[in-house]
Amino acid sequence: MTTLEDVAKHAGVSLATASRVLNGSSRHVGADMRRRVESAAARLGYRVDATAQTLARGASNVVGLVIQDLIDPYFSLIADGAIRAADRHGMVTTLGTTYRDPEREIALVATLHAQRARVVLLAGSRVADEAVLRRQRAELDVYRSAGGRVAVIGQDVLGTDTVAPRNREGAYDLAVALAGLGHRRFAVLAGPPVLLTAIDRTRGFSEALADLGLPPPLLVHGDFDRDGGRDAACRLMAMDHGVTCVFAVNDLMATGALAALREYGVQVPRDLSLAGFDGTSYLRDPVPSLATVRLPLARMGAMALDLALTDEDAPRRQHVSGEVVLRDSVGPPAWASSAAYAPSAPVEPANPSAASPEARPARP
Amino acid sequence: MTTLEDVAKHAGVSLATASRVLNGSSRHVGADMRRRVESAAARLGYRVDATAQTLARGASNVVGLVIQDLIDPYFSLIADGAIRAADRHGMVTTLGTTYRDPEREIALVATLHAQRARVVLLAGSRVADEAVLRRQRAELDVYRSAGGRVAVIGQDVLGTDTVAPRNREGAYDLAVALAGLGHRRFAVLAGPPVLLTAIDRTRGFSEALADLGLPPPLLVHGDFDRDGGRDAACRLMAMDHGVTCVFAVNDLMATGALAALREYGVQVPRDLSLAGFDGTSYLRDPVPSLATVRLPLARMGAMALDLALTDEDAPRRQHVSGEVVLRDSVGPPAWASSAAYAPSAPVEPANPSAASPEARPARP
DNA sequence: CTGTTAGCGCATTCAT
DNA sequence: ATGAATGCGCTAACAG
Repeated sequence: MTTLEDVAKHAGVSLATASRVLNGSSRHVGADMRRRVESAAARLGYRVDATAQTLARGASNVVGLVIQDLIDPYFSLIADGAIRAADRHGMVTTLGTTYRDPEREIALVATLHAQRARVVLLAGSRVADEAVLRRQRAELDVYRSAGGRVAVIGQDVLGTDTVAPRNREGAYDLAVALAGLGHRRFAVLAGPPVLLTAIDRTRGFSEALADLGLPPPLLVHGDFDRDGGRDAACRLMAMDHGVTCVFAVNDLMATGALAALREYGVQVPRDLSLAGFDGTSYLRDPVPSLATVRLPLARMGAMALDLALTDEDAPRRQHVSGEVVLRDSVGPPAWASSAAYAPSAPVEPANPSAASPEARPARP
Repeated sequence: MTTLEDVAKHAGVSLATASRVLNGSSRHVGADMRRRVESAAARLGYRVDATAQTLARGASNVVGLVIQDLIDPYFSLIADGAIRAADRHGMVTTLGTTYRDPEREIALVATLHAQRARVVLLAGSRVADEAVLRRQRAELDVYRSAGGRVAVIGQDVLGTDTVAPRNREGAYDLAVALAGLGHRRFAVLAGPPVLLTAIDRTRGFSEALADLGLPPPLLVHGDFDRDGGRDAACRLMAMDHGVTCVFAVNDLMATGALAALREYGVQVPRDLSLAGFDGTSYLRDPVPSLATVRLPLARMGAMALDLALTDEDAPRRQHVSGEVVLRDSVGPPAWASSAAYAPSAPVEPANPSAASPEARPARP
C-alpha cells in the first residue's frame, strides 16, 4: 500500500510538499517539484487515504443516506438524485436501508455517525408515534452535537432541515380533478394508519371532497406497498358501495390495486377509475397507464443534500408541490358517459406517431 | 465530539481498557470496569470513530458497490441484495453509479480505493473494448495490490472473482421455449453491439434457432434501456419481415418495446409475441405481463460479496442460471392458432381467486 | 515556496 | 486484568 510518504521519498521532497500538490487546497508549489510529485504518485499508483484525511481534517466527505426500501422506485429515485448531487460536491454516498422499521433507522444513524458522515439524509414518511419520534430525535441529537448535519425528506417533525412534499395539497388537487370528471363516490386505499404521508394524503383528499360538498370517501387501510394495495383493493371489492373512483395513496399500492381489479374482471376506467401518488415513472407502462400526483423525487434528494450542506442556525423547511397527472386509468364514471356529462374521451387512441403514453394535462 | 479518551476519563480507566470494552475483540476486562465504561459511554453519547479504527486497524468495514443505474430495477435488485449481505457482515455500503460510462467505473474504483473500501463490487455488463478493459484492469490492479478485494457481477474478463449469469444458456432456453409455441421467424432487439451481456444473449438465442433448423433472427440494435427498446421496436415496425416473435435482450427494452407496439396498434401476443430477460418483478404489471428469463438478482449481489470476502488465491467464478418464465406476452403465432397447432391458451382467464399474473411454467 | 512537527481517534503491543 | 506508549496516513500550523 503506497502512502504519501512513499511518494514524497521517491520524489525527493518533503511530506508536506507532496501533500500540498496531491491533496492541498492552495497551490503554492513550484512547477518542477509539482511535476516530480505527480509523476512519482502516478508511477507508484498512489491513492489518498480518505479515512486518514477525515481524521486529520476533522471532516469527512461522506453523505449518509437512509431510505426505507431500495426496490421501491420512490426511494431509488430520491437516492439517485441524492447520489448525483453528492457526486457534484465531490462526496461519496453511503446507503442504508431500514425496510420500513423505524428502529433500524435509529441504528443506521448511529452507524453513519460512527462512519463520521458529514451529513445524514433521512428519506421516507415519519410515523405518528411520539415514543419513536423521541428516540429518533435523541439519536439525531447526539449526531448533531458531534457536528453532523441532518436533512429529512418527509414531514418536519424531527426539528431538522426538511424537504417536505405537499402531500395534503397534492391529494386535494387530485380529488378536485377527479371530481371534475363526474365522480361523486370515492374510496381511498389509505395505507397504514401511523404513516404521516398516508395520513396527509388521505386527509387532503377527504378535505377536497368535503369542500366540494361530496360524501366522505370510503377508507380501506393496508400496507404501503404493492401487496398492500392489492389486498386493500380486494377488500374493497368485497364491500357493497357505490364507489366509482379509487385513490391509492401511493403508486406502489395503485399498481397492486390495478392487478387486483384486473383479476376481478373490473375494467379500468370504465367500471372504476384509479389514481396513485408519487409519479414514479413506471406508471406509464401498465395498461391502463396510471394517473398520479407527480413529485420531483430526484430533485428532492438533491435539495435535501444542498439544504444540509449550507449550514444555518435554525432548521429550514422547503416545500415541494406535486403535479396532478391524469392518465388512462381515470375517466368519467359509467353513469356519466351515457348521459350528457362526458368531459373527454377516457382513453387515448392508438397512434404510432404519438409520444409514449405520458400525461394528459389535468383538467381543473 | 466525544472520544474514547473522554469516556476513559469519565469512567476512571485507561484508554486501553475503554477500547477493549467498547470495541475490542477479546473480553479480558473486569465486570465492574466494564460497567463503568459502558455507562460513561452511554451517558456521553459516545460513538466510535470508524475512520480512526480503519486507520489503526489497517482494515475498513465498507464495501464499495459500483452499479450502472440505480433507477434500473436490474441494479436496484442487485444492490438491495448486496446491501443486505453487507449488513449481515456488519459492514456498510458505499454506492457509486456509472450511468453506463466505463470511464466513470474506473474513477469510482479509484474513489472507493481512496475510501479504503475493503471490497469493491462491480455490477453490470462488461464491454467488448480491449482498451477499456485494459484501463479497468489497471485500476483494479492498483486497488488489489493495496489489499483490496474485487468481485464482478457479469462477465469474467477482468481476472476477478465473478458471479456470472448464464446469459447465453438462458437465451438459448428461451428461444427453444418460444419456438415450441410455433414461432419460426424471430427478431432480437439486440442492444448495443459492444455490451457483452447483450452479445451473449443475442448469441444464445441465435444458436438455439440454428440448432432447431430455424432461420437466424432479424437483429435490431439500440440502447440497453427502455427508450432503446422503444426505438428498436419502432424500427422493426418500419421493416418488412415475417417475424412473429420478438426477444428484447433485457426487461427494460422489452417494456419500451411493448409501449411502442401498443402505439402501433400491434396486439401482443396475438399479432406478435414479446419476451425480455432479467426477471425484474415489475414485469408482472404491464398488460400483457411480460415473459422473461428470471435471474436471482438479489442473490447475485449477496453472492458477489461473499465471494469477495472469502479470500482465495485464484479468482473464482460462480455461474447462475436464469429461469424461463412465460407470461401473457407470448403465445402461438397467429397462423398457428387457426391451425391444428395450438399448444395452450395464450392468455390467462380473469379470475378473482387466482394469484397475480405470475408465471406459467415454461414448456420444453 | 518548502520542510519540520504535532496531533486527529483509536488499536495494540509491551510492560506490569 | 490493566495501563503506558507507539504508530496508522495525513493535514495544518509553524518555522525557515
